[in-house]
Amino acid sequence: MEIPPVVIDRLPLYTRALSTLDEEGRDVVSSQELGTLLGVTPAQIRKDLSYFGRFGKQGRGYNVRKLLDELHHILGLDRQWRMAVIGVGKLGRAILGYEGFTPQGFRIVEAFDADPKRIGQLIENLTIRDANDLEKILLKSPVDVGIVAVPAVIAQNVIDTLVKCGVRAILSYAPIPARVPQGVYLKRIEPVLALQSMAYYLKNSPRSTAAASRS
Amino acid sequence: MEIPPVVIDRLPLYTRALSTLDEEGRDVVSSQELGTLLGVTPAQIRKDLSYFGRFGKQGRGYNVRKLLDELHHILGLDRQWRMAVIGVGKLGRAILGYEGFTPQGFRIVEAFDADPKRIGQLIENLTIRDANDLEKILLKSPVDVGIVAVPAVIAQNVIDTLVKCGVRAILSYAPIPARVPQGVYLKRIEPVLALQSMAYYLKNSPRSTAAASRS
DNA sequence: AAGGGTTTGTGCTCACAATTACAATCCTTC
DNA sequence: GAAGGATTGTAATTGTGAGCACAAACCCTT
Ligand SMILES: NC(=O)c1ccc[n+]([C@@H]2O[C@H](COP(=O)([O-])OP(=O)(O)OC[C@H]3O[C@@H](n4cnc5c(N)ncnc54)[C@H](O)[C@@H]3O)[C@@H](O)[C@H]2O)c1
Ligand SMILES: NC(=O)c1ccc[n+]([C@@H]2O[C@H](COP(=O)([O-])OP(=O)(O)OC[C@H]3O[C@@H](n4cnc5c(N)ncnc54)[C@H](O)[C@@H]3O)[C@@H](O)[C@H]2O)c1
Repeated sequence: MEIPPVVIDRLPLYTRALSTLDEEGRDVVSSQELGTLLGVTPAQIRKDLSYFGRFGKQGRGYNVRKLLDELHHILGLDRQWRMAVIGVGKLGRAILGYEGFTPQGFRIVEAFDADPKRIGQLIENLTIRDANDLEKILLKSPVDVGIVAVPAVIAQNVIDTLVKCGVRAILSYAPIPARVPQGVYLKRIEPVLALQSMAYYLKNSPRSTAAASRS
Repeated sequence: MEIPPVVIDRLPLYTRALSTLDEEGRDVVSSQELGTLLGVTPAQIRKDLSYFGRFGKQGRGYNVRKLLDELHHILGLDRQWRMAVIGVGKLGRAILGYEGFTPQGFRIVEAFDADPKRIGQLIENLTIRDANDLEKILLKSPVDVGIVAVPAVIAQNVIDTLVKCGVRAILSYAPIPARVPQGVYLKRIEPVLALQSMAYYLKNSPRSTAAASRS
Protein backbone atom coordinates (compact mmCIF):
# COMPACT_ATOMS: atom_id res chain seq x y z
CA MET A 1 0.00 0.00 0.00
CA GLU A 2 1.22 3.46 -0.94
CA ILE A 3 0.85 6.12 1.73
CA PRO A 4 0.20 9.72 0.63
CA PRO A 5 3.18 12.01 1.30
CA VAL A 6 0.93 14.52 3.09
CA VAL A 7 0.16 11.86 5.65
CA ILE A 8 3.85 11.18 6.23
CA ASP A 9 4.40 14.91 6.64
CA ARG A 10 1.81 15.06 9.43
CA LEU A 11 3.09 12.12 11.46
CA PRO A 12 6.05 14.04 12.95
CA LEU A 13 3.57 16.65 14.21
CA TYR A 14 1.71 13.93 16.04
CA THR A 15 4.89 12.57 17.61
CA ARG A 16 5.81 16.01 18.87
CA ALA A 17 2.47 16.59 20.55
CA LEU A 18 2.54 13.09 22.00
CA SER A 19 6.02 13.68 23.42
CA THR A 20 4.78 16.78 25.20
CA LEU A 21 1.77 14.93 26.58
CA ASP A 22 4.01 12.06 27.68
CA GLU A 23 6.31 14.43 29.53
CA GLU A 24 3.29 15.89 31.26
CA GLY A 25 2.46 12.40 32.48
CA ARG A 26 -0.63 11.92 30.39
CA ASP A 27 -1.60 8.30 29.77
CA VAL A 28 -4.42 8.57 27.28
CA VAL A 29 -5.43 11.08 24.63
CA SER A 30 -8.33 11.26 22.19
CA SER A 31 -8.09 12.25 18.56
CA GLN A 32 -10.33 15.15 19.57
CA GLU A 33 -7.84 16.56 22.07
CA LEU A 34 -4.83 15.88 19.87
CA GLY A 35 -6.64 17.67 17.09
CA THR A 36 -7.31 20.87 18.98
CA LEU A 37 -3.73 20.78 20.22
CA LEU A 38 -2.40 20.72 16.66
CA GLY A 39 -5.07 22.51 14.70
CA VAL A 40 -6.05 19.36 12.81
CA THR A 41 -9.47 17.68 12.64
CA PRO A 42 -9.87 14.53 14.74
CA ALA A 43 -11.00 12.55 11.71
CA GLN A 44 -7.83 13.50 9.89
CA ILE A 45 -5.72 12.08 12.68
CA ARG A 46 -7.70 8.85 12.89
CA LYS A 47 -7.57 8.40 9.13
CA ASP A 48 -3.83 9.03 9.03
CA LEU A 49 -3.15 6.52 11.78
CA SER A 50 -5.42 3.94 10.19
CA TYR A 51 -2.97 3.62 7.30
CA PHE A 52 -0.62 1.86 9.68
CA GLY A 53 -2.82 -0.06 12.06
CA ARG A 54 -5.34 0.17 14.85
CA PHE A 55 -3.72 1.84 17.80
CA GLY A 56 -6.68 3.20 19.74
CA LYS A 57 -9.44 1.87 21.93
CA GLN A 58 -13.04 2.87 21.32
CA GLY A 59 -14.51 4.88 24.11
CA ARG A 60 -11.08 5.71 25.48
CA GLY A 61 -8.65 7.04 22.94
CA TYR A 62 -4.98 6.35 22.40
CA ASN A 63 -2.39 5.29 24.92
CA VAL A 64 0.10 8.14 24.66
CA ARG A 65 3.23 6.09 25.23
CA LYS A 66 2.20 3.23 22.99
CA LEU A 67 1.17 5.47 20.10
CA LEU A 68 4.37 7.47 20.42
CA ASP A 69 6.44 4.30 20.24
CA GLU A 70 4.47 3.06 17.23
CA LEU A 71 4.98 6.36 15.38
CA HIS A 72 8.67 6.38 16.23
CA HIS A 73 8.96 2.94 14.75
CA ILE A 74 6.91 3.81 11.65
CA LEU A 75 8.95 6.93 10.92
CA GLY A 76 12.28 5.34 11.72
CA LEU A 77 12.90 7.58 14.71
CA ASP A 78 13.85 4.64 16.90
CA ARG A 79 17.42 4.87 15.74
CA GLN A 80 20.26 7.32 15.16
CA TRP A 81 20.66 9.16 11.87
CA ARG A 82 24.07 10.53 10.93
CA MET A 83 24.22 13.95 9.30
CA ALA A 84 26.83 16.17 7.68
CA VAL A 85 26.62 19.95 7.42
CA ILE A 86 28.11 21.51 4.29
CA GLY A 87 28.85 25.22 4.66
CA VAL A 88 29.73 26.51 8.10
CA GLY A 89 28.89 30.19 7.62
CA LYS A 90 26.47 32.21 9.70
CA LEU A 91 23.61 29.78 9.20
CA GLY A 92 25.77 26.65 9.31
CA ARG A 93 27.10 27.62 12.72
CA ALA A 94 23.58 28.16 14.04
CA ILE A 95 22.71 24.69 12.77
CA LEU A 96 25.79 23.13 14.38
CA GLY A 97 24.83 24.76 17.67
CA TYR A 98 21.18 23.78 17.55
CA GLU A 99 20.19 21.47 20.39
CA GLY A 100 16.98 20.34 18.71
CA PHE A 101 18.41 17.63 16.46
CA THR A 102 20.14 15.24 18.86
CA PRO A 103 17.14 14.52 21.13
CA GLN A 104 15.28 13.36 18.02
CA GLY A 105 18.03 11.00 16.96
CA PHE A 106 19.60 13.24 14.32
CA ARG A 107 23.29 13.71 15.02
CA ILE A 108 25.69 15.96 13.13
CA VAL A 109 28.90 13.98 12.73
CA GLU A 110 30.75 15.96 10.05
CA ALA A 111 31.02 19.60 9.01
CA PHE A 112 32.61 20.96 5.84
CA ASP A 113 33.62 24.36 4.53
CA ALA A 114 35.73 25.66 1.65
CA ASP A 115 37.19 28.70 3.40
CA PRO A 116 40.84 27.99 4.40
CA LYS A 117 40.41 30.23 7.43
CA ARG A 118 37.58 28.05 8.66
CA ILE A 119 39.00 24.60 7.86
CA GLY A 120 40.48 22.99 10.97
CA GLN A 121 38.49 25.16 13.37
CA LEU A 122 36.77 23.37 16.22
CA ILE A 123 33.09 24.32 16.41
CA GLU A 124 30.71 22.56 18.78
CA ASN A 125 33.13 19.65 19.22
CA LEU A 126 33.48 19.17 15.48
CA THR A 127 36.59 19.83 13.42
CA ILE A 128 35.64 21.63 10.23
CA ARG A 129 36.84 19.60 7.24
CA ASP A 130 37.95 20.74 3.83
CA ALA A 131 35.05 20.65 1.39
CA ASN A 132 37.45 19.26 -1.21
CA ASP A 133 37.73 16.12 0.90
CA LEU A 134 33.96 15.67 1.01
CA GLU A 135 33.86 12.55 -1.14
CA LYS A 136 36.89 10.98 0.48
CA ILE A 137 35.59 11.50 4.01
CA LEU A 138 31.98 10.53 3.35
CA LEU A 139 33.05 7.29 1.73
CA LYS A 140 34.92 6.32 4.89
CA SER A 141 32.35 7.78 7.25
CA PRO A 142 28.96 7.62 5.50
CA VAL A 143 26.09 9.82 6.58
CA ASP A 144 22.36 9.42 6.07
CA VAL A 145 21.51 13.09 5.67
CA GLY A 146 23.29 16.09 4.17
CA ILE A 147 22.45 19.58 5.36
CA VAL A 148 23.32 22.15 2.72
CA ALA A 149 24.10 25.68 3.94
CA VAL A 150 26.39 26.97 1.20
CA PRO A 151 25.83 29.98 -1.10
CA ALA A 152 23.15 29.44 -3.74
CA VAL A 153 25.53 29.40 -6.72
CA ILE A 154 27.35 26.25 -5.62
CA ALA A 155 24.47 24.51 -3.85
CA GLN A 156 23.59 22.30 -6.82
CA ASN A 157 27.23 21.25 -7.10
CA VAL A 158 27.36 20.30 -3.45
CA ILE A 159 24.09 18.41 -3.74
CA ASP A 160 25.36 16.48 -6.74
CA THR A 161 28.48 15.53 -4.81
CA LEU A 162 26.42 14.38 -1.83
CA VAL A 163 24.29 12.22 -4.10
CA LYS A 164 27.44 10.74 -5.62
CA CYS A 165 28.55 9.83 -2.10
CA GLY A 166 25.37 7.86 -1.57
CA VAL A 167 23.55 10.40 0.59
CA ARG A 168 19.86 9.78 0.07
CA ALA A 169 18.28 12.57 2.12
CA ILE A 170 19.14 16.24 1.81
CA LEU A 171 17.94 19.25 3.74
CA SER A 172 18.76 22.33 1.73
CA TYR A 173 18.70 25.93 2.93
CA ALA A 174 19.89 27.26 -0.43
CA PRO A 175 17.31 29.30 -2.36
CA ILE A 176 17.42 27.24 -5.54
CA PRO A 177 15.04 24.67 -7.07
CA ALA A 178 17.62 21.92 -6.65
CA ARG A 179 17.13 18.72 -8.59
CA VAL A 180 17.96 15.26 -7.33
CA PRO A 181 17.65 11.84 -9.00
CA GLN A 182 14.89 9.38 -8.19
CA GLY A 183 15.39 7.70 -4.86
CA VAL A 184 16.97 10.73 -3.24
CA TYR A 185 14.79 12.80 -0.95
CA LEU A 186 15.11 16.56 -0.76
CA LYS A 187 13.40 19.04 1.50
CA ARG A 188 14.01 22.73 1.24
CA ILE A 189 13.86 25.41 3.89
CA GLU A 190 12.73 28.60 2.20
CA PRO A 191 12.03 31.55 4.49
CA VAL A 192 12.02 34.06 1.63
CA LEU A 193 9.36 32.15 -0.30
CA ALA A 194 7.31 31.97 2.89
CA LEU A 195 7.55 35.74 3.34
CA GLN A 196 6.68 36.38 -0.28
CA SER A 197 3.51 34.32 -0.15
CA MET A 198 2.46 36.00 3.09
CA ALA A 199 2.98 39.36 1.41
CA TYR A 200 0.15 38.46 -0.95
CA TYR A 201 -2.26 38.05 1.94
CA LEU A 202 -1.01 41.15 3.71
CA LYS A 203 -1.57 43.13 0.57
CA ASN A 204 -4.98 41.67 -0.19
CA SER A 205 -6.64 41.57 3.21
CA PRO A 206 -7.53 44.90 4.78
CA ARG A 207 -6.08 45.56 8.23
CA SER A 208 -8.07 43.97 11.07
CA THR A 209 -10.53 42.05 8.97
CA ALA A 210 -11.29 38.37 9.33
CA ALA A 211 -9.52 36.10 6.87
CA ALA A 212 -8.30 32.56 6.86
CA SER A 213 -4.89 32.00 8.40
CA ARG A 214 -2.67 29.20 7.22
CA SER A 215 0.55 27.73 8.40
CA MET B 1 -12.67 34.89 -6.84
CA GLU B 2 -10.81 32.91 -4.22
CA ILE B 3 -7.35 31.75 -5.20
CA PRO B 4 -6.09 28.42 -3.80
CA PRO B 5 -3.27 28.87 -1.27
CA VAL B 6 -1.11 26.31 -3.11
CA VAL B 7 -1.17 28.59 -6.11
CA ILE B 8 -0.03 31.57 -4.03
CA ASP B 9 2.74 29.42 -2.63
CA ARG B 10 4.04 28.67 -6.13
CA LEU B 11 4.09 32.23 -7.43
CA PRO B 12 7.28 33.21 -5.53
CA LEU B 13 9.01 30.26 -7.19
CA TYR B 14 8.08 31.67 -10.57
CA THR B 15 9.36 35.15 -9.68
CA ARG B 16 12.66 33.69 -8.60
CA ALA B 17 13.20 31.80 -11.83
CA LEU B 18 12.10 34.83 -13.84
CA SER B 19 14.58 37.04 -11.98
CA THR B 20 17.38 34.69 -12.91
CA LEU B 21 16.30 34.63 -16.54
CA ASP B 22 16.00 38.41 -16.54
CA GLU B 23 19.52 38.80 -15.21
CA GLU B 24 20.73 36.47 -17.95
CA GLY B 25 19.18 38.87 -20.45
CA ARG B 26 16.41 36.58 -21.58
CA ASP B 27 13.43 38.35 -23.13
CA VAL B 28 10.93 35.54 -23.58
CA VAL B 29 10.28 32.23 -21.85
CA SER B 30 7.74 29.48 -22.41
CA SER B 31 5.80 27.68 -19.72
CA GLN B 32 7.63 24.59 -20.95
CA GLU B 33 11.07 25.98 -20.20
CA LEU B 34 10.00 27.57 -16.93
CA GLY B 35 8.53 24.23 -15.97
CA THR B 36 11.66 22.18 -16.51
CA LEU B 37 13.62 24.89 -14.71
CA LEU B 38 11.43 24.54 -11.62
CA GLY B 39 10.30 20.95 -11.75
CA VAL B 40 6.68 21.90 -12.40
CA THR B 41 4.47 20.93 -15.34
CA PRO B 42 3.90 23.64 -17.96
CA ALA B 43 0.14 23.28 -17.59
CA GLN B 44 0.41 23.98 -13.88
CA ILE B 45 2.20 27.24 -14.53
CA ARG B 46 -0.26 28.38 -17.17
CA LYS B 47 -3.21 27.47 -14.97
CA ASP B 48 -1.73 29.30 -12.00
CA LEU B 49 -1.09 32.45 -14.00
CA SER B 50 -4.55 32.32 -15.57
CA TYR B 51 -6.06 33.06 -12.16
CA PHE B 52 -4.71 36.58 -12.47
CA GLY B 53 -4.92 37.41 -16.16
CA ARG B 54 -3.51 36.64 -19.57
CA PHE B 55 0.14 37.50 -19.61
CA GLY B 56 1.48 35.38 -22.46
CA LYS B 57 1.37 35.39 -26.22
CA GLN B 58 0.45 32.26 -28.13
CA GLY B 59 3.23 30.87 -30.19
CA ARG B 60 5.82 32.88 -28.26
CA GLY B 61 5.56 32.53 -24.52
CA TYR B 62 5.87 35.10 -21.78
CA ASN B 63 7.83 38.33 -21.79
CA VAL B 64 10.17 37.74 -18.87
CA ARG B 65 10.30 41.34 -17.66
CA LYS B 66 6.58 41.93 -18.01
CA LEU B 67 5.58 38.72 -16.24
CA LEU B 68 8.05 39.41 -13.47
CA ASP B 69 6.58 42.86 -12.92
CA GLU B 70 3.06 41.47 -12.94
CA LEU B 71 3.92 38.83 -10.35
CA HIS B 72 5.71 41.36 -8.19
CA HIS B 73 2.60 43.48 -8.24
CA ILE B 74 0.28 40.54 -7.57
CA LEU B 75 2.32 39.34 -4.60
CA GLY B 76 2.94 42.80 -3.21
CA LEU B 77 6.68 42.62 -3.82
CA ASP B 78 6.75 46.04 -5.44
CA ARG B 79 7.18 47.68 -2.08
CA GLN B 80 9.17 47.48 1.15
CA TRP B 81 8.06 45.30 4.06
CA ARG B 82 9.30 46.11 7.54
CA MET B 83 10.28 43.21 9.78
CA ALA B 84 11.29 42.69 13.40
CA VAL B 85 13.36 39.78 14.69
CA ILE B 86 12.53 38.51 18.16
CA GLY B 87 15.30 36.46 19.73
CA VAL B 88 18.88 37.23 18.74
CA GLY B 89 20.52 33.94 19.67
CA LYS B 90 22.49 31.72 17.34
CA LEU B 91 19.74 31.52 14.77
CA GLY B 92 18.58 35.12 15.20
CA ARG B 93 22.07 36.39 14.43
CA ALA B 94 22.24 34.28 11.27
CA ILE B 95 18.92 35.81 10.22
CA LEU B 96 20.09 39.34 10.96
CA GLY B 97 23.17 38.71 8.84
CA TYR B 98 21.33 37.12 5.94
CA GLU B 99 21.66 39.11 2.74
CA GLY B 100 18.74 37.39 1.04
CA PHE B 101 15.90 39.44 2.52
CA THR B 102 16.70 43.02 1.51
CA PRO B 103 16.96 42.45 -2.27
CA GLN B 104 13.41 41.09 -2.14
CA GLY B 105 12.04 44.11 -0.30
CA PHE B 106 12.00 42.58 3.18
CA ARG B 107 13.97 44.76 5.58
CA ILE B 108 14.75 43.99 9.21
CA VAL B 109 14.25 47.23 11.13
CA GLU B 110 14.12 46.05 14.74
CA ALA B 111 15.68 43.27 16.78
CA PHE B 112 14.74 42.20 20.31
CA ASP B 113 16.19 39.95 22.97
CA ALA B 114 15.57 39.34 26.66
CA ASP B 115 19.16 38.67 27.69
CA PRO B 116 20.60 41.74 29.50
CA LYS B 117 24.04 40.93 28.11
CA ARG B 118 22.69 41.15 24.59
CA ILE B 119 20.46 44.21 24.93
CA GLY B 120 22.16 47.31 23.61
CA GLN B 121 24.61 45.37 21.45
CA LEU B 122 25.04 46.55 17.88
CA ILE B 123 24.59 43.67 15.43
CA GLU B 124 24.47 44.24 11.70
CA ASN B 125 23.79 47.97 12.18
CA LEU B 126 20.88 47.28 14.52
CA THR B 127 20.77 48.02 18.24
CA ILE B 128 19.27 45.06 20.09
CA ARG B 129 16.25 46.24 22.06
CA ASP B 130 14.83 44.96 25.31
CA ALA B 131 12.09 42.41 24.65
CA ASN B 132 10.11 44.00 27.48
CA ASP B 133 9.79 47.12 25.34
CA LEU B 134 8.41 45.16 22.40
CA GLU B 135 4.90 46.60 22.58
CA LYS B 136 6.09 50.13 23.25
CA ILE B 137 8.54 50.15 20.37
CA LEU B 138 6.33 48.39 17.83
CA LEU B 139 3.49 50.82 18.49
CA LYS B 140 5.77 53.73 17.60
CA SER B 141 7.58 51.90 14.82
CA PRO B 142 5.14 49.35 13.37
CA VAL B 143 6.36 46.37 11.38
CA ASP B 144 4.56 44.19 8.85
CA VAL B 145 6.27 40.93 9.73
CA GLY B 146 7.58 39.37 12.93
CA ILE B 147 10.34 36.77 12.78
CA VAL B 148 10.27 34.58 15.87
CA ALA B 149 13.59 32.96 16.89
CA VAL B 150 13.12 32.51 20.63
CA PRO B 151 13.12 29.25 22.62
CA ALA B 152 10.04 27.11 22.09
CA VAL B 153 8.60 27.58 25.59
CA ILE B 154 8.04 31.31 25.18
CA ALA B 155 7.35 31.40 21.46
CA GLN B 156 3.56 31.42 21.85
CA ASN B 157 3.85 34.31 24.30
CA VAL B 158 5.96 36.30 21.87
CA ILE B 159 3.56 35.54 19.04
CA ASP B 160 0.59 36.68 21.13
CA THR B 161 2.39 39.94 21.87
CA LEU B 162 3.19 40.50 18.22
CA VAL B 163 -0.45 39.95 17.33
CA LYS B 164 -1.47 42.42 20.00
CA CYS B 165 0.87 44.95 18.39
CA GLY B 166 -0.97 44.57 15.10
CA VAL B 167 1.59 42.37 13.35
CA ARG B 168 -0.34 40.36 10.78
CA ALA B 169 2.37 38.11 9.36
CA ILE B 170 4.67 35.93 11.40
CA LEU B 171 7.55 33.70 10.38
CA SER B 172 8.25 31.32 13.22
CA TYR B 173 11.31 29.12 13.68
CA ALA B 174 10.07 27.78 17.00
CA PRO B 175 9.09 24.09 16.98
CA ILE B 176 5.57 24.54 18.29
CA PRO B 177 2.15 24.37 16.61
CA ALA B 178 1.58 28.06 17.30
CA ARG B 179 -1.95 29.38 17.03
CA VAL B 180 -2.90 32.79 15.72
CA PRO B 181 -6.30 34.46 15.36
CA GLN B 182 -8.12 34.79 12.06
CA GLY B 183 -6.60 37.42 9.83
CA VAL B 184 -3.06 36.79 11.02
CA TYR B 185 -0.81 34.75 8.75
CA LEU B 186 1.73 32.35 10.14
CA LYS B 187 4.37 30.29 8.39
CA ARG B 188 6.65 27.95 10.23
CA ILE B 189 10.17 26.83 9.41
CA GLU B 190 10.52 23.29 10.69
CA PRO B 191 13.77 21.53 9.80
CA VAL B 192 13.25 18.77 12.37
CA LEU B 193 9.83 17.85 10.96
CA ALA B 194 11.39 17.79 7.49
CA LEU B 195 14.10 15.41 8.69
CA GLN B 196 11.60 13.19 10.45
CA SER B 197 9.43 12.75 7.39
CA MET B 198 12.49 12.00 5.25
CA ALA B 199 13.51 9.37 7.77
CA TYR B 200 10.36 7.45 6.85
CA TYR B 201 11.45 7.23 3.23
CA LEU B 202 15.04 6.41 4.13
CA LYS B 203 13.81 3.60 6.29
CA ASN B 204 11.29 2.26 3.80
CA SER B 205 13.18 2.44 0.51
CA PRO B 206 16.13 0.10 0.09
CA ARG B 207 19.47 1.70 -0.75
CA SER B 208 19.94 2.56 -4.43
CA THR B 209 16.45 1.68 -5.59
CA ALA B 210 14.20 3.92 -7.58
CA ALA B 211 11.58 5.81 -5.61
CA ALA B 212 9.75 9.06 -5.95
CA SER B 213 11.60 12.09 -4.64
CA ARG B 214 9.71 15.01 -3.22
CA SER B 215 10.64 18.47 -2.14
C1' DA C 1 -0.40 36.67 -47.97
C1' DA C 2 -0.53 32.05 -46.92
C1' DG C 3 1.14 28.19 -44.43
C1' DG C 4 3.69 25.81 -40.89
C1' DG C 5 5.28 25.55 -36.44
C1' DT C 6 4.66 27.10 -31.55
C1' DT C 7 2.62 28.10 -27.41
C1' DT C 8 -1.07 30.01 -24.66
C1' DG C 9 -5.54 29.77 -22.09
C1' DT C 10 -9.01 26.81 -20.45
C1' DG C 11 -12.97 23.33 -20.33
C1' DC C 12 -13.00 18.73 -18.95
C1' DT C 13 -11.63 14.62 -16.66
C1' DC C 14 -9.47 12.14 -13.28
C1' DA C 15 -7.25 11.25 -8.91
C1' DC C 16 -6.87 11.87 -4.42
C1' DA C 17 -7.36 13.97 0.01
C1' DA C 18 -10.49 15.78 3.57
C1' DT C 19 -14.77 15.39 5.81
C1' DT C 20 -18.89 13.22 7.21
C1' DA C 21 -21.35 9.84 9.46
C1' DC C 22 -22.16 5.78 11.78
C1' DA C 23 -21.69 0.97 13.33
C1' DA C 24 -18.62 -1.38 16.37
C1' DT C 25 -16.29 -1.42 20.53
C1' DC C 26 -14.77 -0.29 24.98
C1' DC C 27 -14.98 1.58 29.85
C1' DT C 28 -17.47 2.87 33.82
C1' DT C 29 -21.07 2.90 36.91
C1' DC C 30 -24.73 1.25 39.25
C1' DG D 1 -24.19 -7.69 34.16
C1' DA D 2 -26.86 -4.33 31.83
C1' DA D 3 -27.07 0.47 30.45
C1' DG D 4 -25.08 4.74 29.15
C1' DG D 5 -21.58 7.56 27.44
C1' DA D 6 -17.52 8.06 24.81
C1' DT D 7 -14.43 7.32 21.02
C1' DT D 8 -12.43 4.62 17.41
C1' DG D 9 -12.05 2.84 12.54
C1' DT D 10 -13.77 3.18 8.10
C1' DA D 11 -17.25 3.27 4.18
C1' DA D 12 -19.27 6.79 1.60
C1' DT D 13 -19.39 11.40 0.15
C1' DT D 14 -17.75 15.76 -0.95
C1' DG D 15 -14.41 18.96 -2.44
C1' DT D 16 -10.43 20.36 -4.79
C1' DG D 17 -6.36 20.46 -7.36
C1' DA D 18 -3.46 18.55 -11.17
C1' DG D 19 -3.04 17.01 -15.80
C1' DC D 20 -4.84 16.48 -20.49
C1' DA D 21 -6.01 18.06 -24.83
C1' DC D 22 -7.34 21.25 -28.10
C1' DA D 23 -9.02 25.50 -30.24
C1' DA D 24 -7.37 30.07 -30.68
C1' DA D 25 -3.75 33.06 -31.45
C1' DC D 26 0.75 34.46 -32.65
C1' DC D 27 5.37 34.58 -35.22
C1' DC D 28 8.25 33.64 -38.98
C1' DT D 29 9.39 32.27 -43.42
C1' DT D 30 8.80 32.17 -48.06
N1 LIG E 1 21.50 33.06 7.23
C1 LIG E 1 20.21 32.78 7.08
O1 LIG E 1 19.37 33.08 7.94
C2 LIG E 1 19.72 32.09 5.86
C3 LIG E 1 18.38 32.02 5.69
C4 LIG E 1 17.88 31.37 4.58
C5 LIG E 1 18.74 30.82 3.69
N2 LIG E 1 20.05 30.89 3.85
C6 LIG E 1 20.92 30.27 2.84
O2 LIG E 1 21.88 29.44 3.48
C7 LIG E 1 23.09 29.48 2.77
C8 LIG E 1 24.18 29.96 3.71
O3 LIG E 1 23.85 31.22 4.22
P1 LIG E 1 24.79 31.99 5.24
O4 LIG E 1 24.05 33.18 5.67
O5 LIG E 1 25.32 31.06 6.25
O6 LIG E 1 25.99 32.44 4.26
P2 LIG E 1 27.55 32.54 4.65
O7 LIG E 1 28.23 33.23 3.52
O8 LIG E 1 27.68 33.10 6.01
O9 LIG E 1 28.04 31.04 4.71
C9 LIG E 1 28.33 30.28 3.57
C10 LIG E 1 29.47 29.35 3.93
O10 LIG E 1 29.66 28.39 2.89
C11 LIG E 1 31.05 28.22 2.72
N3 LIG E 1 31.31 27.66 1.40
C12 LIG E 1 31.49 28.28 0.21
N4 LIG E 1 31.69 27.40 -0.77
C13 LIG E 1 31.68 26.18 -0.21
C14 LIG E 1 31.86 24.86 -0.71
N5 LIG E 1 32.06 24.62 -2.01
N6 LIG E 1 31.79 23.83 0.16
C15 LIG E 1 31.57 24.04 1.47
N7 LIG E 1 31.40 25.28 2.00
C16 LIG E 1 31.46 26.33 1.17
C17 LIG E 1 31.64 29.58 2.89
O11 LIG E 1 33.01 29.52 3.19
C18 LIG E 1 30.81 30.10 4.08
O12 LIG E 1 31.39 29.76 5.30
C19 LIG E 1 22.87 30.40 1.59
O13 LIG E 1 22.49 29.63 0.47
C20 LIG E 1 21.71 31.24 2.03
O14 LIG E 1 20.96 31.72 0.94
C21 LIG E 1 20.58 31.52 4.93
N1 LIG F 1 19.69 27.24 15.54
C1 LIG F 1 18.99 26.57 14.60
O1 LIG F 1 19.54 26.13 13.56
C2 LIG F 1 17.53 26.35 14.74
C3 LIG F 1 16.93 25.50 13.86
C4 LIG F 1 15.59 25.28 13.95
C5 LIG F 1 14.85 25.90 14.93
N2 LIG F 1 15.43 26.71 15.81
C6 LIG F 1 14.59 27.36 16.82
O2 LIG F 1 14.84 28.74 16.82
C7 LIG F 1 14.75 29.22 18.16
C8 LIG F 1 16.06 29.86 18.55
O3 LIG F 1 17.09 28.91 18.41
P1 LIG F 1 18.60 29.29 18.77
O4 LIG F 1 19.43 28.15 18.36
O5 LIG F 1 18.94 30.63 18.18
O6 LIG F 1 18.57 29.39 20.37
P2 LIG F 1 19.39 30.42 21.30
O7 LIG F 1 19.21 29.95 22.69
O8 LIG F 1 20.77 30.56 20.75
O9 LIG F 1 18.66 31.81 21.11
C9 LIG F 1 17.47 32.15 21.74
C10 LIG F 1 17.52 33.62 22.04
O10 LIG F 1 16.24 34.06 22.46
C11 LIG F 1 16.45 34.98 23.53
N3 LIG F 1 15.22 35.11 24.32
C12 LIG F 1 14.81 34.35 25.36
N4 LIG F 1 13.62 34.78 25.81
C13 LIG F 1 13.28 35.85 25.05
C14 LIG F 1 12.17 36.72 25.03
N5 LIG F 1 11.14 36.57 25.88
N6 LIG F 1 12.14 37.71 24.13
C15 LIG F 1 13.14 37.84 23.26
N7 LIG F 1 14.22 37.05 23.22
C16 LIG F 1 14.29 36.06 24.12
C17 LIG F 1 17.60 34.43 24.30
O11 LIG F 1 18.20 35.45 25.09
C18 LIG F 1 18.50 33.96 23.17
O12 LIG F 1 19.36 34.99 22.74
C19 LIG F 1 14.38 28.04 19.02
O13 LIG F 1 12.97 27.97 19.15
C20 LIG F 1 14.86 26.87 18.21
O14 LIG F 1 14.12 25.72 18.49
C21 LIG F 1 16.77 26.96 15.73
